[in-house]
Amino acid sequence: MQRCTLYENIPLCIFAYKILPSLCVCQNIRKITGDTGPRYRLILSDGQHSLSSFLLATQLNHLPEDNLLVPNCVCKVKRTITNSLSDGRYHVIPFGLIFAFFFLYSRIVVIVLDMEILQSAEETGGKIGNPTLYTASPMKASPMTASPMKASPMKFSPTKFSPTKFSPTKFSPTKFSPMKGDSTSPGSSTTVIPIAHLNPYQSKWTIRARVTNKSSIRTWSNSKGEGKLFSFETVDESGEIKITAFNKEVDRFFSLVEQGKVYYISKATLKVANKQYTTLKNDYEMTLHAHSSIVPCDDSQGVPTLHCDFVPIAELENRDSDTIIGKRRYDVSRITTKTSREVSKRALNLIDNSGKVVAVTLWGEEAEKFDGSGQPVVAVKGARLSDFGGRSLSALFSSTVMVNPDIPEAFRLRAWYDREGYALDSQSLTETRSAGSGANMNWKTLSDIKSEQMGHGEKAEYFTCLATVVYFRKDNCLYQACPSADCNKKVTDQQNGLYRCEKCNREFPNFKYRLILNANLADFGDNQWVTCFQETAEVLLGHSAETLGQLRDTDEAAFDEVFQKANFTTHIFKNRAKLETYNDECRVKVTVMEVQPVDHREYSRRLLSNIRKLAR
DNA sequence: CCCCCCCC
Repeated sequence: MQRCTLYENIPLCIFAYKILPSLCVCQNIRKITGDTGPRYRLILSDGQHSLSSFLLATQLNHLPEDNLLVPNCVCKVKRTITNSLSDGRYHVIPFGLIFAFFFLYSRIVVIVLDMEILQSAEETGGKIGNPTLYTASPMKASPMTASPMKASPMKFSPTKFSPTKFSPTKFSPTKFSPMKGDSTSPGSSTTVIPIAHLNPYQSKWTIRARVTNKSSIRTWSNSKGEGKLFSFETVDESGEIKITAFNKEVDRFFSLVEQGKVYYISKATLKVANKQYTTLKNDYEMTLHAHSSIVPCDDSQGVPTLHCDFVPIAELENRDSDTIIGKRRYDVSRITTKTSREVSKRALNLIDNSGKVVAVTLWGEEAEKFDGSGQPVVAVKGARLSDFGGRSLSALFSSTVMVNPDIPEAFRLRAWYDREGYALDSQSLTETRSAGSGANMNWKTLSDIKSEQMGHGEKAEYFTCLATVVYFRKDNCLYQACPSADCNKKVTDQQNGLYRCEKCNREFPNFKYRLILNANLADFGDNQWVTCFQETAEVLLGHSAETLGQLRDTDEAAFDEVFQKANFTTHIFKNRAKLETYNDECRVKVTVMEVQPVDHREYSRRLLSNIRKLAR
């Protein structure tokens, strides 16, 4: 039986076609007067080709009517539905494959259900490129088109396609949640006094303060004994103070005390703060004891959220290092964990409207919990400025990292970033070895590989690209490898329950599965075969080699499903190109070194830059 | 009464 799935078919017929970026230039727009009111027909282009099959969904009519969607603006198409006039059915197909779909059916209408205008016509400064109308014929000659691939009766099953991967930014909730529904009553009848007035010589007091930084529970054990503690920092309009709870007080107060909330606090011991360990501006600190009281306060009126003295990133260059500063910014993240001491760390690259980028490192639990999705605005208070790698910041235990804080500065920064900051080729104060979005990325489009003869030199050439997987060669992607730790050599099945490794010159009762996966990547201009070894293949497929091996042996349908799910996913690929000789023939071999997720903003930014490049 | 703030 010849089983032919959609995913096996499609890639073959689109090899010669390009992926349409969801970021497009609106080349033209025309009003159509219909029975049911006006409709707008669009011609969208990628800078090189254009297609006129787009119809704006009526709920988006305000875009042209408000002169937002106009010729030469750059827009991001977020959701579409495609109707091939031949069968009259609607299909949710990946937007990128519309060229291929167009080729198959030649008469299609793509209804744009959701789109966003990223740059106005004024900002783009007129026409981008010299796009020609895309016709339903192969874009360029390619060995693949020679294969007798008929695009005929393909059964498109709409459900198999997932809608666009690039959903709008989801903001993670702010660390400071609004204070609602708390019971309120000052614990004692003593007067509320400002934190700045606290001293060890006065015991009848209550403060009303907001928790700005709460630690986790820590244990200690030393010559003086052992125990557990947690501490938190509080602020009111007069100042700030650190409060520590030990042992029994940990049990009483740990869950009550929440970051960002306001409490009445009374009857605690004041002692002189050791300045060596704190960055707070207070000569004293507080220790809770058996009679201490902490009562939630509903009315946070007048209690500041946090004293922030924002410094532009660009100014960090001129500050003394090893100082602890208050700072704000913004940005992207990538996790890099585990050192010799098994500490999690995460480096964030922050950018602000000074146009400069700086790296800040988060540690431990904070590094693990941080959610950088949607490129949130981040405010960092009290990070240490160090000279590492030029200039960088390190978050201390006493630092506060706020995600999307509810403050005007954050809104301004958000607006700035979404409008223009994202596209900035910003300079980092921190030398980035494997930067997320900066230097050393050597961004290329797939067509650059050929046109620049990449990898033809003596040395291997490294580059990064944004591409969509359009085909996996899943046959022979798994092999049985030598089970010894550092040997990945293929073993021979002796058919007697033993597997022989020639390299180790030994027979083993078992083997491990390893992956060598060939994939065809596409961007809007070209295709490229690449090889993914173990780790990168596991990332692309979302499963370990071991799991895949088991699946292939036990549940072939599930095994296929893994590939179908991974197909048409878009990633940032960091690659190595090197000329290799195979059967007396020289060709460039591209090996994927790293696969990274692509954030929709990064995606837009790359595509905008690619469109401009194409148009040149 | 803790007090660790690391790494490339």
